[in-house]
Amino acid sequence: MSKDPEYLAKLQDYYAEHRILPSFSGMGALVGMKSKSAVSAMVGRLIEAGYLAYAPDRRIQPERRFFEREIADTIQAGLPRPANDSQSEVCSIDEYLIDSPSRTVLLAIKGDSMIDAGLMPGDKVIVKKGAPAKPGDIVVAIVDNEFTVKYLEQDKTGFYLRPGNKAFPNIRAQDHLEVFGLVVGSFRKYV
Amino acid sequence: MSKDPEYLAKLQDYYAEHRILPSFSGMGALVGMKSKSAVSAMVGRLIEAGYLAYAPDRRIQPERRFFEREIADTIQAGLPRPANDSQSEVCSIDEYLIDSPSRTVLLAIKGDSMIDAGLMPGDKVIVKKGAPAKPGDIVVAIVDNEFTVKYLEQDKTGFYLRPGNKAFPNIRAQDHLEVFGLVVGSFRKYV
DNA sequence: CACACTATAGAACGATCGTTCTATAGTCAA
DNA sequence: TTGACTATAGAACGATCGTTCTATAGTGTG
Repeated sequence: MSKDPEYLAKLQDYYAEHRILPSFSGMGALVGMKSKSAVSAMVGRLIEAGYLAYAPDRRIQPERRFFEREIADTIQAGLPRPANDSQSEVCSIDEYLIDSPSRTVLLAIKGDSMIDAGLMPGDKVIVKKGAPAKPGDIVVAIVDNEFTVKYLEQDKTGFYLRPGNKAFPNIRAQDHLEVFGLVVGSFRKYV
Repeated sequence: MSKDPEYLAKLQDYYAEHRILPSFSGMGALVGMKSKSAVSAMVGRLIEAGYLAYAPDRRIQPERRFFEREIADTIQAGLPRPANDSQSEVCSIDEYLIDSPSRTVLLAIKGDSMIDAGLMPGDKVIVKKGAPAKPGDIVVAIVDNEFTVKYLEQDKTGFYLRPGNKAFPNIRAQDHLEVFGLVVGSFRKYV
C-alpha cells in the first residue's frame, strides 16, 4: 500500500553514505517525488511512526527506529518474501549492545589468547567500565600496564585470569587483580 | 592557539545527540559565535583538515576523521594507555558495520559449524544481500530451504560450502549453489 | 613600535529552505 | 456509481540558508 518503507530505505541508504539527511527538496530528488509538499507529508508520517524527529533548529534528524535493522526469518529462507513484511523482526544494534554509553568503551583484541571464546585478533569488545564481574565472565584487566582481555576465574587462593586458549598460561596477579571493566559484547567487520 | 578543537568537540557532541549537523547559524549558536562568516571560516578549516565535507546538496556532512576519538577517552588518571592506541574508535557500531541498510539483514548463528571462524551459536551476522562473494568469503546460502552460514569455496568442480569446524562436512549443491548474501560483520552480546 | 596574519563581527545578497494552500489522481468501501 | 480518504503535484510565501564583502580585535614576529 504505502510506499513509505521504500522511501525510508532510501533515506537510510543516503544517511549511511553521508551521515546526514538531505533537505526536503533533496529528499524529493532522492525518493522520486516532484513536490516538496509530498515530501513534507511523508516526513510527517515517518515522524509519527518514530523514524524521524525534529532537531532543535527544525532540521530533520533520525530517530530511534531509523536504525532498526531487519532480522532474516530463518524459517522462510527459501521462499520469496511476502510484500507486507511489517511482521518481520527488527533489531537496533547499538541499543542491543550498549545500555550505558557513558560507561562504555571499545577495545581491540590483540593476539589469539581468547580464540576459543570466539574473540579473534582485530575484534572489538564492548567494555562496561567498573561493572561488577563474577567468575566465568570475560573482563578487561590491567596487567603490566596493558589492557588484557581474559576470563575472570576464582579458586581458593583468589582471583586469576584464564585465557580462552590452552596454549596460554593463567595469569595470577601478585598482590591484587585490577579489573578495568566487564566485556558485555563484541563485534567484528570483515574487510 | 586555535579554538577549532573546542568547536569540533561541540559539533561532535551535537552530532552524537542528534545524528545530524546544524545549519551555520545553528553552529554559531552551538559554539558561541555571533557571525556566520566566522562559522563559515571555521567550517572551511575543518573541511580542510578532513573532519567535514560537502554533501551533494551542499549541506555539511561529517567525514571520517570526525568520528575518530581521542585516545584520552579511555585514559584515566593513573591508568595505562589503552592497548589499541592509534586505532580510531567509532561512535556507532551500527554505522561502523552497515553501509547499505536497504540491502542489509541480520541473521542469528545456529550451531557450532562456524566455531573456528569465531562465530558462536547466538552470534548475529550482518548480511549484505546479493553482494558479490569470492572464494574464502563467509556467505549465507540457502540449503534445503534454510539459511546456512559457511565459507564459500571453489575447486575444479565448482563452488561449495565449507564449515569452519572440521567435524562438519563440506556441502556441495546438486545443481547450483544459491548464495543469499555476503557476511560483512558479526556481533555478540554476553548475557 | 610597525607589520603581517588570523579569527571574529556585522551586514547585505540571492538562493534555498520548510510551510501551507489548492488541485489532481488513485484506492477502497458502500 | 458515489463518497471518503490518501498520496502527490504545483505554486506561493516568508524565513532561513550559505556566501561574500568590509571592518575590528587579537597575536606573534621582528
